[in-house]
Amino acid sequence: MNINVSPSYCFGKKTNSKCNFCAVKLIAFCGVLDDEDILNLEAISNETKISKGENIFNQGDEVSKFYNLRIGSIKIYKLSSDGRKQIVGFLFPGDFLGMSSEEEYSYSAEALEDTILCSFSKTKLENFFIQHPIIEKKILSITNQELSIAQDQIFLMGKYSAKERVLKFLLNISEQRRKIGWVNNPIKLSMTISDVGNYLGLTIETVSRNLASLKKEKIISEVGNKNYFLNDKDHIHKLIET
Amino acid sequence: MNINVSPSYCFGKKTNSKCNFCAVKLIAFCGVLDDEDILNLEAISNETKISKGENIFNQGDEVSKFYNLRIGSIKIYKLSSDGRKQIVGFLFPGDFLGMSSEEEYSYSAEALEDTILCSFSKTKLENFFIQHPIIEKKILSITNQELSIAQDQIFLMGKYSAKERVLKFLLNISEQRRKIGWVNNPIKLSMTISDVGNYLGLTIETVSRNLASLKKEKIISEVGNKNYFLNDKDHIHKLIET
DNA sequence: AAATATATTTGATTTAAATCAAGGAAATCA
DNA sequence: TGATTTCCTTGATTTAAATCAAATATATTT
Repeated sequence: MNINVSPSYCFGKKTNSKCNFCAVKLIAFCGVLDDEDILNLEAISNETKISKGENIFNQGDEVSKFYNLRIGSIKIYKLSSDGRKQIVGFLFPGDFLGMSSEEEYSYSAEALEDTILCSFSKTKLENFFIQHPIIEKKILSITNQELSIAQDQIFLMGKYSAKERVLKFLLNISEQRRKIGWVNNPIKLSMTISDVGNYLGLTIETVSRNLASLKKEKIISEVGNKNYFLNDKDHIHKLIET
Repeated sequence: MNINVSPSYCFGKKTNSKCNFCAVKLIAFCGVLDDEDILNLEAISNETKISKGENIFNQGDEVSKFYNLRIGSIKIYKLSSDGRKQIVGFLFPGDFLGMSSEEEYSYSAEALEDTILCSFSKTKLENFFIQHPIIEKKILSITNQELSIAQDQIFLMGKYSAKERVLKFLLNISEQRRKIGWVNNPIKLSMTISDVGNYLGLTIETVSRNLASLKKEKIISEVGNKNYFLNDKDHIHKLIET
C-alpha cells in the first residue's frame, strides 16, 4: 500500500507553498524565515528558467531583480571595454545573486547548465527587508562570506602556483558540495576547463597539463569525463596550506 | 577681533560631540545618522590609537570590536599556514573594518602610519544596528562596495600586465583620494613598494622597474619620494580600459 | 650627525607559464 | 547516424616576470 504524500494531497497552511518543498530551503537566504514569513516571501517571488549559455543579466544593466539559484550553476564575470573577460565566481544551488553597491549590475551572470532561479523585484524584496530585518542581516552575512571568498581568490592568484591553483579549485568545489549536502567526492564539473583557467588566472593548456600531472601523481583520478575523484583529502590538504 | 568657535565654547546639544567635528563624518558609515543618533553612537564609541607597524587585530582572533578608520591608513592581509602573506586591501580614512562572516577575523590589519580609529564593541554596535536599521543598510552597501573592489582586483590579477597593474594601482589610489575629498594628484603613498608589489601579485623589482618605465615614458612623474604625479589622466584612462 | 637598518633601484640570468601548433575527444546539430 | 563544431590534450618554443646579485637611497637609532 502506498501513502500519497505529494503536495496537492496535503492539508493546512503549507498546501500551496512551493518553498516548503524547496531543495535549497535550508541553505538559502530564505532559510532564516519561519513558515509564515516564508509564505509572504513566496508571494513576491517568481520562477525564472534560464537555458545553458544564456545570461541572467549583464554587467551595466539596471538592477531590477535579485535572484536565488535553485537548480543549476552560474558563472559571474566582468568585462573590460577592450573585451577582456574575467570570471570572478561560480554560483551553485542556494546562492543569492544580483545585489550591487551601484544602480547597475557590476558583473554579468551566465547559466552553465539549464538553470532555475527564484526572482524577486528589487523594490519588493527591499521592502520585505524592512519588514523582516532578520533577512537583511542574513544577506549581510552572505555578502561578508562572498567577500571572504573573493579575498581567498586574491590570495590564490597572488601566491599559488598553477598546480596549487588547480588543486585548490577542486578542493573548493568539493567543499562547496559538502556544504549544500551533495556528494563531494567525486565531483563532476559543470564548467569548461576554459572557464576554470579563466577563473584561476591560467590558460586552458596550463590547467589541462596540471590536471594531467595531478592524475599521474595519483593525487586525483578522472572517473568519467570531467568527473574528478580526490584520492587522499588529508594528503591534499597538507599540499595546500590555508 | 577674534570670534572663538572652538567646541568648548559652543552651546546646545552638539557641545560635547566629537563626532560633529570629525573629518570623516560625511564619508564614513555613521554619516547616514542625524545629529541625535550620532550622539547615541558616540556614546558607545572609543578612540583607539595605533602606531605605525602595529596590528589592530590578527587573522584568527575572536571578533570583539569593529572599527572606523579616522586618521592614517591600514593594510589588511591574509597569511597561510606555511607563512605566505597576501595583502588583500588598503584602507583609508572613513573606511569601516573588522566585520567577518565567521566568529574570527578573516584577515589581519596593520597600521601603515600612526593611525586613529573609532572602536565599537561588536555586541554594542550590533544592538545599535537593531535600533537603527539605516546603519545596517549602510554597512551592507559598504560591504557590497568592498566586494566589487575585490572582484576588480581579481580582474587585475587575472588579466592585467605588470605595467597595467602598477598604473591602475596609482589611478585607484588617486580615485580614492578624490572620493574622500583629498588632493588626488600628486599622490603620496603611505605603503612601501614591497606592499604595493605584494598587493598586485608582483615582486618589488617588477614594481620598481615598471614605475621607472612609466616615468621614462612621461606617463607619471615622481615629485618627491613616493609622491607620484599622473601627467595626463585622460590618456592614462585610455591606456587602462575598465 | 654618524651609524645602522631598511627600502629601492638596476643589471644579469632563470623559469613558470604563455603562446603557437596540431591532433584527438565530446558535444551538438542536421 | 554522421557531420560539424566546440572542447581538450600534448608538444615545441617564446616570453614576461621571478629570482639572484649588488649598489644606492632613505629612514631610524644612537
